[in-house]
Amino acid sequence: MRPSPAVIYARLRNHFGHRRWWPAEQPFEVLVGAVLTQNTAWTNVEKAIARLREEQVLNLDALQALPAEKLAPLIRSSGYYNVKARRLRALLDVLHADGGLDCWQAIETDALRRRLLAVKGVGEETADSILLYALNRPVFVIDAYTRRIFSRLGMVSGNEPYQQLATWFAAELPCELDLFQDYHAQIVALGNAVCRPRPRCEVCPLAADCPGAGSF
DNA sequence: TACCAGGAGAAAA
DNA sequence: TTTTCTCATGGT
Repeated sequence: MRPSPAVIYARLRNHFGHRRWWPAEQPFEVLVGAVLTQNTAWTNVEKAIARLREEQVLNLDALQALPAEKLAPLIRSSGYYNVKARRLRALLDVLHADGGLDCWQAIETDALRRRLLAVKGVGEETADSILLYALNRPVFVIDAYTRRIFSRLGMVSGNEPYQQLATWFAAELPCELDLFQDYHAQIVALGNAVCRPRPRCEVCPLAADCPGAGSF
């Protein structure tokens, strides 16, 4: 019998422990990291964030005041640095105009999601990562690991539209912030431990649930 | 050396 | 409407 998302979560949590994670010290860093990690390994993002901290611009006022051409070299290690400099600037311009994260906290989740998605360079995954980890809203983040892992388990095809997958997960789980934060963290932990740099089914806590274990 | 990573938008079909 | 291309560094 195929396990439910709730059962998969229980197995992951039992294996990795409670994580409820985003590797950032402040909500503002989550926002920056969410843009910089687009199609990029987190290790490269860490270097860029460290550089921003080193330059003392890892805050809204300083970063928003930095032109894209000066920002780009600072985030070079995260790849796509010209594109990401423009995307980050666009997001920070909106955040600054709105009055900062505290003001965003006063906006209802669906309206805030639409506000984020209206920013050029912010797609559904980036918007939901910001909502979940910077603004503590219970939304389910769908990323490449989620699609890969759950399609490998035979629970989804992996090609479904983002919102279809997010709605399915949300319907299968209690709507709890801690659960959604920790579930995504578990998926990333599994992805990093098992899927990269090469598949390691022998250490996968879900191997018994996987119809094609050994050929991830 | 070649491939891939926690995407997104624009262009082409 | 769907598919393909582009953006780019760093690790393996």
